Amino acid sequence: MKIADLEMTNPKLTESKFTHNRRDGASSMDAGNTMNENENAMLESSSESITIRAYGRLKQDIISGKLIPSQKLKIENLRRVYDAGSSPIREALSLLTSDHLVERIDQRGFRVAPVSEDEFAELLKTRIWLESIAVQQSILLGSEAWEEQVVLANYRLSRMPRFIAEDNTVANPSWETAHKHFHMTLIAECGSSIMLRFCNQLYDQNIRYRQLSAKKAYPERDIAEEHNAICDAVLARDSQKAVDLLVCHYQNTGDFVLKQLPK
Amino acid sequence: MKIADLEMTNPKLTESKFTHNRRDGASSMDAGNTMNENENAMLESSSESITIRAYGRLKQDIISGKLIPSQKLKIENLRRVYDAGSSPIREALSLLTSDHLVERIDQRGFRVAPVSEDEFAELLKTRIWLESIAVQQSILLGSEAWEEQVVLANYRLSRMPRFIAEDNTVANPSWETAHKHFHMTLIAECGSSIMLRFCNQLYDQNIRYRQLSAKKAYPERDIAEEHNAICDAVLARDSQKAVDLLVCHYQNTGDFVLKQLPK
DNA sequence: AATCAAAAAAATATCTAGATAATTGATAAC
DNA sequence: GTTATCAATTATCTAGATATTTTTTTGATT
Repeated sequence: MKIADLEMTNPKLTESKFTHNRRDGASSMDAGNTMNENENAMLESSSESITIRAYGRLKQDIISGKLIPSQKLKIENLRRVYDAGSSPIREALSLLTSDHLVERIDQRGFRVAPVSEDEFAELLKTRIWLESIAVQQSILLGSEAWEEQVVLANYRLSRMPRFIAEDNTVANPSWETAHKHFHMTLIAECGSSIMLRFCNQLYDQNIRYRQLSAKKAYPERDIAEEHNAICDAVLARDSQKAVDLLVCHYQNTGDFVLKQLPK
Repeated sequence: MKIADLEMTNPKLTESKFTHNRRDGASSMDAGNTMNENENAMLESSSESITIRAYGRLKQDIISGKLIPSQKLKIENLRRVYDAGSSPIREALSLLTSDHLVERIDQRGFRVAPVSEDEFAELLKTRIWLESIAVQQSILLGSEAWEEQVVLANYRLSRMPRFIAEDNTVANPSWETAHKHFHMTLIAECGSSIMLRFCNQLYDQNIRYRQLSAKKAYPERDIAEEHNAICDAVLARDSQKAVDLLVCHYQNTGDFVLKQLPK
């Protein structure tokens, strides 16, 4: 058979039906989502494949730290836990490989991506490089509608309690979602969806580190105030200031996480 | 079963046995490789899984343009062409998703990632952003050994004929490999393997566009001279000049490819 | 006849269960 | 100790079953 014969029907696909790497109907901002199975089922009924269901659950469990870094992911066990056959499980793990949350070693299976201080340092550094460019570009190119989205994202974040428990030990998942949304909005109009993909991926990897670092004793910094300052600089289209504040924001959080990281 | 039970043996994995997302024993610089099955078999014997074999071949066929952008990839046909069952094929396609060479739509299968002028423009822009930072960092941090690697990579590239045929119509695959190696070496010591991963991915995506653009009428520019100039600036640790030359190099090639892209 | 919607049929993607192959760990021989 | 061999575990693969999407057919309506 010739390669040209691979596609024997439908030589033209309607462009509107496809977008890049959709894994399900949801947006890529789903990492911090709080929907449980039932809510999901109500929204999507049975339309989601087992692979995607497993993908979503595994991703959550890795980011949240339920699955320990470097832990071997044995297909047989995953099958039982996530209630699926081995093909969907393998496929879900293969997809998670793109997010660098799972590592695949040929003939030797999968494991949760390991963590290290070095990698965290790289992560932080790289995020700062990329988001600095992206926020500068957004400030340069962003529309008025974008400005409004920034304001809105910041407002919604500010109304969200950071913790659920009184003693600041249990993070609020909705805050996580809103926080990610705020930061992604800041760079949303940088003009490169590729860049946004990278930043999104780095953000998720970063959350995992945050979750892994001590669950207690969160920083005393007034994070809401930092967000307000960034927001103001962005709205004033003060590129330099925005970058400085953003870098500082990330550096502070990063230093804190690094200190708390189980050695 | 509890999640903690997932890993019941091997609580500690020897770190040396794992590195991030290895898909096979080869380096990630394999995109332009010219090894055929037999050569590969000689090097690796039968140790490569069917999945990885299919992954490598599919990747080559997509980058080289044999598989047309937006083409639907039907499992049944791929099974016949690449001589494998559906599970390995699906897994290979899922892995290719990370490289953004294949697109997955839940319940609707896979297709070759589409191309567009817009995406190419984004690709070029993003590469320039990322590689500019990376080369600056390399110049800042690079060791003497790195300088030597740059010299060597440039030398090897310079000795390589760009085309196989006399009429400049057939690109030399070894040149492609050496070219990629040169550009990756320039940024190799930027201090972030994450950044290198991104650049590597963008480079591969970019090659595909180059392959897709008209096979004939390659630019008249003296590309070897451009490489020499970049090399010199890097060795002189002249960050600004190196970036300028690199950006110019990419921009020129990009403009050419864009013009040739089948509309 | 042309248009549309519903239903049926075909094609295709996805999944399961069990077979095969590779790796790992234990044991034995040196 | 070190290497070779065997057993157990686990990853990978195949073949066919099931579910979903896509295409075709049918039939009613204008």
